Amino acid sequence: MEKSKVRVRFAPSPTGALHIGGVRTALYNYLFARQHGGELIFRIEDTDSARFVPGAEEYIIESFRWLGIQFDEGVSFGGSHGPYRQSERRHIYRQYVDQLLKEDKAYIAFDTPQELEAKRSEVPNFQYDASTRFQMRNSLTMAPDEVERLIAQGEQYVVRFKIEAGEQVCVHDMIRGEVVVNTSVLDDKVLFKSADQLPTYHLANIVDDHLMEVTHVIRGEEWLPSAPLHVLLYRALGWEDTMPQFAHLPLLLKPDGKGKLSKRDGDRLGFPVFPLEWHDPKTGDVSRGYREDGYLPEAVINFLALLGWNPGTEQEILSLGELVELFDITKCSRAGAKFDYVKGQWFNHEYILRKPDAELTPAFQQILQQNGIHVPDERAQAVVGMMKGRVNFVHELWPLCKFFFVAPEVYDEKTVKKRWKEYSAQQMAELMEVVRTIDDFSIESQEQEVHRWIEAHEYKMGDIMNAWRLTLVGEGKGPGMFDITAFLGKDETLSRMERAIKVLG
RNA sequence: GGCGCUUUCGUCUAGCGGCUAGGACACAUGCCUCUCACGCAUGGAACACGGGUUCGAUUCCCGUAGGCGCUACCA
Repeated sequence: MEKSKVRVRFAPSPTGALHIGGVRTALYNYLFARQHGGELIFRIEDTDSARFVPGAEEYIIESFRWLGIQFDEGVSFGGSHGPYRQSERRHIYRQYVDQLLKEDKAYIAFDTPQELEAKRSEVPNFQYDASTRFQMRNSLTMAPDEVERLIAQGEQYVVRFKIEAGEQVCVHDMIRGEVVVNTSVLDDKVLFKSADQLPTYHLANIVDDHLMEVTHVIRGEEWLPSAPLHVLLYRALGWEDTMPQFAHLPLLLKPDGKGKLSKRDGDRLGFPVFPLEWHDPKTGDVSRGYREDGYLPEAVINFLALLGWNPGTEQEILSLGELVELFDITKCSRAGAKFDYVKGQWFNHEYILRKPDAELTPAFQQILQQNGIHVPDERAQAVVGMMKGRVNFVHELWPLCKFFFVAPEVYDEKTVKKRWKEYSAQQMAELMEVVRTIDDFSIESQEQEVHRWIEAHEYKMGDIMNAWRLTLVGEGKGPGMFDITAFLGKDETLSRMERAIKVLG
């Protein structure tokens, strides 16, 4: 049997920023497409004109650009199956709506939202389905000429999918196996609204996936309950033989408490839920983004990939290329995963460790400049090299590294108490003389000279080093002493020591 | 309420009938050391419960309970 080329799609609604769960769905689609030599489509599902948010589409595209997830066709990427924006495909959907109507697989309903709401409040668990549709105002209960008259009058209507009761529908899911649902629990879903002349998600989705020759639908678990409906639609349209395979991914849950991950959780717990910073045009709210928070895109990808899937080995640091090779959609977890953002921070730490210092330097330079520090790249890079191992984010370097660029003004009280002995001033004064005589100010040479002096006077290494550190840093932290002095240079070292002796006595 | 999905350390997970139930994050301790980190080592920590099937169940089946989702003229 000839296998058709794998084609998958990521199809968000432009209703706001891209949620991190959506990013993971897109990532899994990307991995699946790449490992099968297939194609990834970017489609915009904007069939709900009321919820459209300007800028959302651009935001989503920019997010994937930053993350390094590349699409092969779709909105802004071109391709031969366009247009890729559903609002531009009205004319296409209309013909399939008419086809279903003509074949008696769908019907026209005039019930207003108010009427439906009234019905729902008066009848408990009301459902518009095979058992109730004959009590409603639709083309099944009204005379054909009456229907035509109402339409001609401009009465608003919807087209509903006619689902007959009592049939078992089987959905094969690549992750969950067979899922069987009885059509009796399904309602006659609205497929099309006359008000905006647009289909609803369900119809648009099936028509587009068919026309765009999508072979695998990989989406969030929230779609699982409507998957049987989708199967029925493929059948009704006569496309069952080319129906795509389904895979429903587990959801991302709140790190604490209950329910699915929301934007509020990020605000509350202090982590981003959006890839990029998002400025809501309606509320004016600004939400933080992974990019702006200092995450490396590779770290975000790696973290997300392992939330719901793993290679079955003990390797956790995986490049995009390795993920493409190892990913297996059938090995995804089935239960929702609490969003462990602390582990996300650890991934960033690991990627900072592995990243060449030179590539981290621009970000650090930016932080330095925000703090009024202007130094050549070599200086900034030297500090990055010394200190990057101790942070999760580049911006965390500043408080740890400030002393490299700004002499301490105050000396940490606790450290002074512990490290500045009554004889420290005297020793530091002597050390200044030693430092003055060192011509080669390299780490090795200084170390040699200072150690020789310490040994000659039988001083305690700890006494000297800790007091010295206090004079240069202002507290008892930081990298090796000679790394610090070599960076500061002889003049700055001496001047800091002199001031400390004066202040601390 | 109805329907569906789901259930291994605090968290993410490995396991696909017989294991001292493995790894990672987080936490604790120790080592390293001129300090603080990093790093390294060690430790505590889990099969939701009840029935079956089987010589044997974390693993297969059925219940129960918990969790999650859907239940719109939203996606």
